Amino acid sequence: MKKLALDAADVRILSALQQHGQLSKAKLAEISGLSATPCWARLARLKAGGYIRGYHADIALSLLADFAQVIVTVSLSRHRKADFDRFEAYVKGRDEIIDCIATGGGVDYIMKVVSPNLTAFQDFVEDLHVEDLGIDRYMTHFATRQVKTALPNISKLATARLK
Amino acid sequence: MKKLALDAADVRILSALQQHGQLSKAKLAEISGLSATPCWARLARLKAGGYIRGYHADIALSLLADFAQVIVTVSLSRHRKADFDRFEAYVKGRDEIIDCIATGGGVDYIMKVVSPNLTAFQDFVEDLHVEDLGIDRYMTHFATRQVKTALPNISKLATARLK
DNA sequence: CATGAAAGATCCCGATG
DNA sequence: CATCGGGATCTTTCATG
Repeated sequence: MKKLALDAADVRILSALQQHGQLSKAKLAEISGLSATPCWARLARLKAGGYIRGYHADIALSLLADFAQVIVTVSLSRHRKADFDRFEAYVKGRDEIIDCIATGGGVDYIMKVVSPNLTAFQDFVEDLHVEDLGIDRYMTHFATRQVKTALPNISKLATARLK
Repeated sequence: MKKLALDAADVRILSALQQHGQLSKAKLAEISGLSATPCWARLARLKAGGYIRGYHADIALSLLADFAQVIVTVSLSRHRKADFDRFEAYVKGRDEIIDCIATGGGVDYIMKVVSPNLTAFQDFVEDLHVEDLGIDRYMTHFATRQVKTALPNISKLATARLK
């Protein structure tokens, strides 16, 4: 996907939708300082350019059910491409894993796992062993409390390159 | 906020909106297996009950700008309530920190930091030192690649308690 | 819960300055 | 870029079974 040239108004549109995904086109236009028609055209362009990956409701999980949130760090015993591919394919297939990054240093992967309860998480870890994923070492860090959740600051990130 | 009694249709509504935050009420009703009117009533109830915290567009950050994503683990040198409060207040005030959990064991906090670039992240770490937050040890893990991002599976989490 | 209906708002897009 | 217009669609609510 080729990157488009974005100006400040485009960034305002994206930022507004990031914070309020159900804004009407009229209010979106107002916030972004444009009138409805050009705002609509920009939005269409941004969507077509892949800048908007989707819209999601933020659901209060804690009201729905108890659950355990765990950060798991993983180091593989070997570092061939096939080892990474096998592990990552497994990660993508488990919906308990809601976030996974690759990293350098002594740790290869850091992921966030959400399970309905502790025994479900233990089953998850058990599966990691059984599946022969080439894991050398792993560490688990149970979340006792969610201190903060926030959205990335789009305007700051998009503006930084101009400095 | 008192928890409501939710049935399977409520969970389907929440799950559908989690995945497609801009669904029209008509399609939402269809997906959740209801007709429009009762679906609308349930949605109003869920919203009033705090089950829907908001709606957000998922923006393709990587198209907007280069940025560095870092997992930072922190241990405080003392563990009085005031020490936790001070650190957490700081965390809440920094918009580079998009996620922070408290955890047990040798690590007190694990957070995800998004900076426009490496030097901005170094400045961030510098601030951590300067601010006298009572940090004993910290470790940084730079993300080299985003392997996976997914939404928590609402229906699985909400159903698990029934088993 | 389902159906049907109706006023009002919104959406999409084209025309024009 | 802004304003205006209008047909299609969606939203919200109410009455009825």
